[in-house]
Amino acid sequence: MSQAQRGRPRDAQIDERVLRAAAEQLLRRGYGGLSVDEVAEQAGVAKTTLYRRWPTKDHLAIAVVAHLQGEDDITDTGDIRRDLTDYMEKIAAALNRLRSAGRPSGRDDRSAGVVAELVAAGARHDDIGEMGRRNYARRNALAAGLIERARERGELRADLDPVILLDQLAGALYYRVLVTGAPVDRDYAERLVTTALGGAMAEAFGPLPPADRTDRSADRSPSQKGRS
Amino acid sequence: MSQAQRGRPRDAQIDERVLRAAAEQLLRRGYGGLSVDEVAEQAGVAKTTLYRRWPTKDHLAIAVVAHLQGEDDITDTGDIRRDLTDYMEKIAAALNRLRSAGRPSGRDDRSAGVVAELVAAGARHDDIGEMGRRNYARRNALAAGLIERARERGELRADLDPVILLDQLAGALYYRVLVTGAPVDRDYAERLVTTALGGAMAEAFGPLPPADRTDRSADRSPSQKGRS
Amino acid sequence: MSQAQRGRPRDAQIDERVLRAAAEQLLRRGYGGLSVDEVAEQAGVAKTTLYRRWPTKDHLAIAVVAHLQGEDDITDTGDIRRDLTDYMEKIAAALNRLRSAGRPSGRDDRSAGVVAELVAAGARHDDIGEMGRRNYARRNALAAGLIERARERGELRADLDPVILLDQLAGALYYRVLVTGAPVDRDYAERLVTTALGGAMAEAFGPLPPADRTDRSADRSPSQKGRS
Amino acid sequence: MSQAQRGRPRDAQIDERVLRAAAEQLLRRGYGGLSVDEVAEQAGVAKTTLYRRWPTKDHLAIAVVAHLQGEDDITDTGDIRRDLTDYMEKIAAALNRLRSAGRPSGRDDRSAGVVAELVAAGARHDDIGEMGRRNYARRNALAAGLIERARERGELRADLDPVILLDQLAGALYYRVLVTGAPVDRDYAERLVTTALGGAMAEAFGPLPPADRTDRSADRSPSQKGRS
DNA sequence: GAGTAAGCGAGACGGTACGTCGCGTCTTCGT
DNA sequence: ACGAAGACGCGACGTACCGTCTCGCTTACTC
Repeated sequence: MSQAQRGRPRDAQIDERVLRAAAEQLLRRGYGGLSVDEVAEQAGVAKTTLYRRWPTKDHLAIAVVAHLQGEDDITDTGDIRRDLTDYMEKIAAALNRLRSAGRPSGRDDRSAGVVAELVAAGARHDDIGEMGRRNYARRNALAAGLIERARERGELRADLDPVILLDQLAGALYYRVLVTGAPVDRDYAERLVTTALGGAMAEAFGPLPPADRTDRSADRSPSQKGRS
Repeated sequence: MSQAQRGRPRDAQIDERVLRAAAEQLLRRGYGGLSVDEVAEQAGVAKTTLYRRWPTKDHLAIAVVAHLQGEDDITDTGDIRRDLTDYMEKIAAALNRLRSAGRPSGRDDRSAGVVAELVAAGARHDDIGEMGRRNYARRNALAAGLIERARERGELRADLDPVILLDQLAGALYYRVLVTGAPVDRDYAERLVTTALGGAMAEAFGPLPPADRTDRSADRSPSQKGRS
Repeated sequence: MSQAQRGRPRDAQIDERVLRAAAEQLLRRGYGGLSVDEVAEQAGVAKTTLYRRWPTKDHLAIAVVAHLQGEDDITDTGDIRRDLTDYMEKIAAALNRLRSAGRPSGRDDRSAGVVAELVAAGARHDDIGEMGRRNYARRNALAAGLIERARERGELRADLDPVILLDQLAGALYYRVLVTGAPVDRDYAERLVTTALGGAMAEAFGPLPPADRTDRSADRSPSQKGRS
Repeated sequence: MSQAQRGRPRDAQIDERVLRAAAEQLLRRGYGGLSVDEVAEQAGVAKTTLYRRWPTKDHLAIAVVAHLQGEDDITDTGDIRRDLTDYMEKIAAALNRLRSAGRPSGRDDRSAGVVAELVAAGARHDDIGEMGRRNYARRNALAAGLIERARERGELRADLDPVILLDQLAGALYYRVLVTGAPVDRDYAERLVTTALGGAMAEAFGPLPPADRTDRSADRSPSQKGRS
């Protein structure tokens, strides 16, 4: 059936050890502080072994993050607003985790941190880029299914393009993290989904509630309690 | 008033020569192919001189791009949809210019290219990041003014948050370029604005036209003529 | 008596295949171009197998050369000058074969080539060195016998030390190949023996004949002012 | 006159520090124990700086030895036998110094040690080889002058080829060190010169004196039957 | 017009990390 | 045991590029 075993098999523990060591360095010291040499040493692994599995520091970093984030699946509760908000929040949480890596906690830096470097890694190596795009395609296809079903239920307008909607939602999060430095949190995710669905909800749902717009100027105040 | 002139003044031509040389390398060979040593040599300038003006390769790269892109101001024609679409298209054009740098022209690569590296540069150096954020804040403030005025004219719903709207619009573009690799073009800009304004238009405008949705699957076909 | 056969016997063809592959690489690309991994692959043999027979790349190289050169025995015709010249020429031929390995033919390079690396191999590993020394001791003992017999016949002076004579003869060849880069050929071998035997011949032979020195041009010593 | 000073001049102390550190490692641990990384560290110099001056470990090693040996000039006392013997002894001394490098002092190893590696270095890099050959050409030209003058004085036979004579003399030393592993010392140098000059001395000088052969025990040649 | 403060060209230097190379060992399965 | 296959450990090598420093020279402004 499967290919017969040829040669010495890869030591499964090595992945574990290396990724653990790399994760620690990446989170503690940021992307620039991640050194292949040190990772190898700390993991008790020869550099060549490491390079046999991850041909580049960038590949290693990507693997670390993929390993850290694990699987975040999308749930379908039947309430499209809630599901999308959850999805956005998951993305936001992941971004925030990476954003603050390598910086003294508390330090509310607006820098994109590791997130930007990972994106750049995708730009530097075609294979990483391709993998990332496949990954996003997969997740967005799931989310698109969500939207599709909601539309079929009549919750959303018939002419809605799920791809664009998702671009707008996820895009806003990435834009804030990578470009404007604005915070992304639960509250923002809610407002985002609300706004985006504003014109997408089927007419039956009528105009949106007026949404309390106090203190919108800074858009960073931590006390945005949100509204009904 | 200003500090009296001490010592030899800086040679004004140098900026020009260096930026030209750097731009060529950046566009021809991408970010990784941009080397300070080579730029200095090609520009006929000492590295010292170069570093006196741009303290870092990242700073130089940012300056190059800023110099290349020039000023793209936002116009207010009174037609909010058109103005926003124009704005988005300008952003898209700038992104596309950078995206393809360093790659064989025909090669329709989906990589984020230099864009990602610039974002990463902002993440590596706080001053670059801060400058970028200020820049975006300024431009978005202008765009927000556009939206505000449209709202006051009654074109848009009263409860619309301009910041979120802009996040969704610009965010979608960046998301596509940096994350999903999807193309951003005039057609996409139009559909994007249309979708985003869908629920934001005041009721008076009525439901959106059904919008021809043929061939939405690939979402990359170049011949998407769009509709009114 | 001898140990009973345990397990699978060694495949006799393997030596042949490996040595052939190694010889090709060694001759074509020189010592640095000889790689154990590649030899194994080209010979269709596992590295393990290879290392079971030759514990080191150096050992392999030595084996290759020994295999290439084969046996060069010393003949005793009764004419000491001729016999010694033949011996020297055999050595010279072997040196020349190795000297040019790894270099474009025709290219009259003066480098010592593989010869130097073999000598170094002997310096790196005591067993190789020991083997080489034993080998030379054996051959030189044969040659010393030649000299001894010639002396007993009265052809050579009674107080001649055969060891020193051989040092001078063979040494000159090695010196030229390894140190000065000068060529060693038939002509040189003749002149060498003639010169060395000059003072060693028994008086009865009288002064040496002027020795036809035509075509000494190949010898590149710049200060050859010629002699009477 | 000389080229105007361009750029920062090389720090002269660096050569000193590096060569000292390298010499220590080379002598203490042999050629294999010489590591560029460690030399750089021990000398307190960046590896790049080191590579800027010596492009290869081999080049560094050669420089170390050249620096260690210093200038050994050839003296002309008018007594050709003595002068040649002195020259040979100087060569022998230099060889012996290198031969024992990296080995416990008492250990009378017969290995060629560092000498072989230096010769190999010359074979690996054409520029090193060329330099070595030039160096030997220069020294041998001086020695050839010695011989020439002796011949003109009538001390040596008119038809003697100085190049061959020197090949035989120096060659014997190198041959012993690199090939047979026999020792080279003052005594051997004397016997060597005596033998070589045996037939080269002008007839007027008559047969050679029997040459005191005390303490030949160090010479390990197995077939030393002695002579009349 | 001498002094001086800076700019500039050239290139050495320090530093860090990277990725590579090749060797020789070890582990697995199959013969 | 041998053999094929290939992972692993190890050590060093040479490189790339960055950003700093040290020269000598030049250009202005200042006194």
